[in-house]
Amino acid sequence: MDKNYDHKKYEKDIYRKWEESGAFTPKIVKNKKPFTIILPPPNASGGMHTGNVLMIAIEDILIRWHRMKGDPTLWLPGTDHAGTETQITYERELKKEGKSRFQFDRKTLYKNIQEFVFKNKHFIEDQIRAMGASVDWTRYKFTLDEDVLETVRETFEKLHNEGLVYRDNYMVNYCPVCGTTYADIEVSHEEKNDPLYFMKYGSFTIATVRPESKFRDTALAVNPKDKRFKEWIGKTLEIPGLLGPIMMTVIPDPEVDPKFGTGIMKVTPAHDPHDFELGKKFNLPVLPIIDLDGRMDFSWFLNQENIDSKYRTRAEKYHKKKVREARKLMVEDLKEDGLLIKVDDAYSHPVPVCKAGHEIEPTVLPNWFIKVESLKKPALEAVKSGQIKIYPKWREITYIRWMESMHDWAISRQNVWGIRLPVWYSLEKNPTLQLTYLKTDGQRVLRSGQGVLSSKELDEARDGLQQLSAPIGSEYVISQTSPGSDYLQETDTFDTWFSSGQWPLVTLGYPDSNDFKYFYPTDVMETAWEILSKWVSRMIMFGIYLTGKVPFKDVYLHGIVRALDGRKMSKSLGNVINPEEYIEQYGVDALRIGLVSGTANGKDFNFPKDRVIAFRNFANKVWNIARFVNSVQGLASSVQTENEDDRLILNDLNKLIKDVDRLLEKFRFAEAGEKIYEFVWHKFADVYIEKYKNSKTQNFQTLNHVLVTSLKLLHPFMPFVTEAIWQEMKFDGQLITASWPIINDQK
RNA sequence: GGACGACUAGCUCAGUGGUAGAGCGCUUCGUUGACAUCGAAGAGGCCGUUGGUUCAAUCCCAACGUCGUCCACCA
Repeated sequence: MDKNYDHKKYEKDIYRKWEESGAFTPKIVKNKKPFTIILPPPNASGGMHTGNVLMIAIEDILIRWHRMKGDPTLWLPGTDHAGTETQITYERELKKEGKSRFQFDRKTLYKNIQEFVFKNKHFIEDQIRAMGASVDWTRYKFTLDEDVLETVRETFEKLHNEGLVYRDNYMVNYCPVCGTTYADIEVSHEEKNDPLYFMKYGSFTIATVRPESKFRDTALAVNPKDKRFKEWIGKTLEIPGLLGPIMMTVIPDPEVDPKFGTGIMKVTPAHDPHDFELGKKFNLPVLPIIDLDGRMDFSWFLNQENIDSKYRTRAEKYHKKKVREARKLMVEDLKEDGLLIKVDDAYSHPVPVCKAGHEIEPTVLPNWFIKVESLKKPALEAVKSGQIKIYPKWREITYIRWMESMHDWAISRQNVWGIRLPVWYSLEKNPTLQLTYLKTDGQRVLRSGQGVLSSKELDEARDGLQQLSAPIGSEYVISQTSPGSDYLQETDTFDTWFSSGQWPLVTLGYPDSNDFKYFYPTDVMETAWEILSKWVSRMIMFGIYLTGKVPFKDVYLHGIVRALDGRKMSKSLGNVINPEEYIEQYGVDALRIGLVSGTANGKDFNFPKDRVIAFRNFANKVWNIARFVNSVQGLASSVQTENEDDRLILNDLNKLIKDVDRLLEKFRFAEAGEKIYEFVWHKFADVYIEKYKNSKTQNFQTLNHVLVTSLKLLHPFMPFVTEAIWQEMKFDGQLITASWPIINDQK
C-alpha cells in the first residue's frame, strides 16, 4: 500500500469491478421485502452539476446501506430528454450555423435533436459512473424509450376516455422566441424598467406600459367603489384613437387599484391573463393583435374597406413589426395626435420571462388540459394522512398549499422534442385546420385544410409538416397509430412533467411486468425541493390514479448547493462550481460526503469546500489506519485476551453501529457521517491505536475487527476508499456486498 | 401582498429544556513503530433584540429587526 491514498489509482477500476460482478443488480427473492429508489433522471444532454452529485451521494448511501443489510436493493437509473431545455440548447447550436428551426420540417428536426442528444448522452452516463452510483444499468431507461411512449400515450387515452381531458382556448404563457407555451410554474418574473404612458382616452386618462394593445381593447375597468367613476359604469363611450374611434364599455372590477395610475384600467382580453378572465365574465370579445412570432398583426384593420388613408398608412407602418418597435412608432403618433399626456420613465414592474429569459407574451391559444380536481384529492390525502412522508417535515406545507390551489393543467407544448400527443385530425372533416409545412422545394407555406386534399399535396404536407393548429371544436381521433390516409397527427407534445410524472411506473414496466409487481411502490423519492410541485406532486397524482397505490413512501428533499460566495450558481455570475475539478483534486468520496455533511436538514447551503478537503484528509487517514493494521499483522506480542482498551473501543463501536442505523432511518446523513468520522479518527486512531502501540497486551483481533467494521459503516458514505482498502487488505469478496455490521451484545 | 426558513466561535454550519459543538482558519510545540492530507496542547461565543412560560430557555411561546427563498401579482 502506498503511503497516501491516491483516488485516481482506484476509482475507475473499482467501479468497473462492481459493475461487472453484478453487484448493482438485485436478486429478486419472493418473500423478501425489496428496497427501491428511482433515480431522478438527469438531463441526457446536460452535464453533471453539484446538485446531481449531492442527489447521487444521498441515494447511494441509502442504497448501499440496504444492500449490505441484505435487502433486494434496486436503484434504477435513467436520463431525461428534457424537452424544452434541450430544444433551446439545440436551437442555439443551429443559430451558430446561421440556421433556425423554421428551415426544417418537424420530422427532420426531431431526428437532428435526437442525434444531438444521443451523441452527448454517454457523457452524463459516464459521469453517473464516475460518481460511484451503484445503479442497476441493466434496467436503464431513457424518457423517450418506446415502452415509455406507449404508456404515456395510453395514460392520455385513459384520461380522455374518462372525461378528464379537454381542449380550450386559454390564456397561456407563450414565448414568441421559443415558439411554445410554458406552464405557470415555469415562468419567472424579472423586474424591468418600462415607461408608463399616460394616454388620453376620450374624457379619461389611463396609464399603461402597453399602448400597442389599445387597438384591441374591449373595455375600460374601474373599481366599483371608486366614487369618481361610479356613474360611468355600464356606459359605452366613443374614444378617439390612432386608427379612428373605438367603442368601449366601462365595467366594474374590484381588482382595480384606484390609487394606481389614474384608477382606470384598459382591458385587453387577448393579451393579458387578468383581462382574459374579466372578458369571460363580461362576455367581451377576444381580439388578438400580436401573432405567434411576437409581431403586431393589423390584418383585421387592413382588410377593411374604405379606410382613411392616414390610418391606413399608420396601420401599414405598424403591421408585422416587433412589439417594442411598434410601440415606439405608436408613441410618436400619439404625441402627434396630442393623445399622450405624460410618460413616467422611472416606472418598473415585474415582467414574466420564460426559462430561456425571453419575455412572455400572454396569448390565447387552443390547448389540451387535464381536469385535476379528481386527481389531486387523493394525492393531497396521501400526504395529509401520512401515507407519504415528506422530509424535512416543514416542506410539507409547500406541497399542501400547491395541491390545494392547483388548477387545471395545460399539458400541451408547441415543441418538437418531446412526446407527440396521440391525437389525429382528418383534413376532410376539419376544413379549418391550419398547416405550416415545407414544400419539397423547401418553401414554407401556411394553408388551411381545404386545398391540400389532393393526395400529392397531402403527402407533401405530411412530410414537410411543421405545425398544425386545430381550432377548438375540431374533430379528432385518439390512436397510437394513424387512423387513416387523410389524417395528420397533432404537432403539440406533452409537457415534460406529464410523462415524467409517470416515471416510477414506466421505469418498472407498468402495468404487468415482474419488476413492477415486485418493486412498486418504491421506497424513497429523493430530489431537490425545487421540483416538489412540478414533479413530485404529479408522480403522486398519476401513481394513485393509475395503480391505486402511492408511488413511494418517503420523499426526501435536499437543498440547493449555492456557490462559494453564497449566491445561486449561474453562468452569468461566473460562480458555477464544476464538480469534476473537485473529483480530480480530492476524489469522489471526499466530494460526496463533503456535500452530504454540508447540509443537515434540507436547507440550501453554500458549497462546503473546507469539508471536501477535510474528508479528503479523512480518506487518507482511514487508508493509513489500514496500513498500520497491515504492518502489525502477525507480530509476536499479539494476545487473545481483551484488555480495558479493547472493551472501551468495542463498546463505542457498538454504540456507533446503533447510532448510524438510527440516523439513517431518519435520513440524518450528515450526522451519521460525522459520527463515523469522530469515531474512526478521534477514538480509533487517536486513542486506541496510540495505546495499542505501547500496549503489552496487544489484541490484534480487536484491532482488525474495529477496522473491518469501520470500513463497512463508512462504505455507503465513502465507497471507493473503503473498497480500495478492502481489496488491498485482501478481505473476503467485495465490500459493496459484505454484510452490514450488527451489534454484538455479548460485549 | 402571502408563506416558509435563517440569525450559535474569524468563516461555513451542526445541535440540545439543565456546565455550548464540528470542519476550516488562528496560536504554541512536535521528524515517538500508519498518516505533515499528521500528532499534542490551546485561544476564541451574554447561541439577533425584547418580553413571556418554567425551578431552569440558545432550544418552547409572542412581538420586533435583519437576511434568504418560494408562491401570487397592479394595468
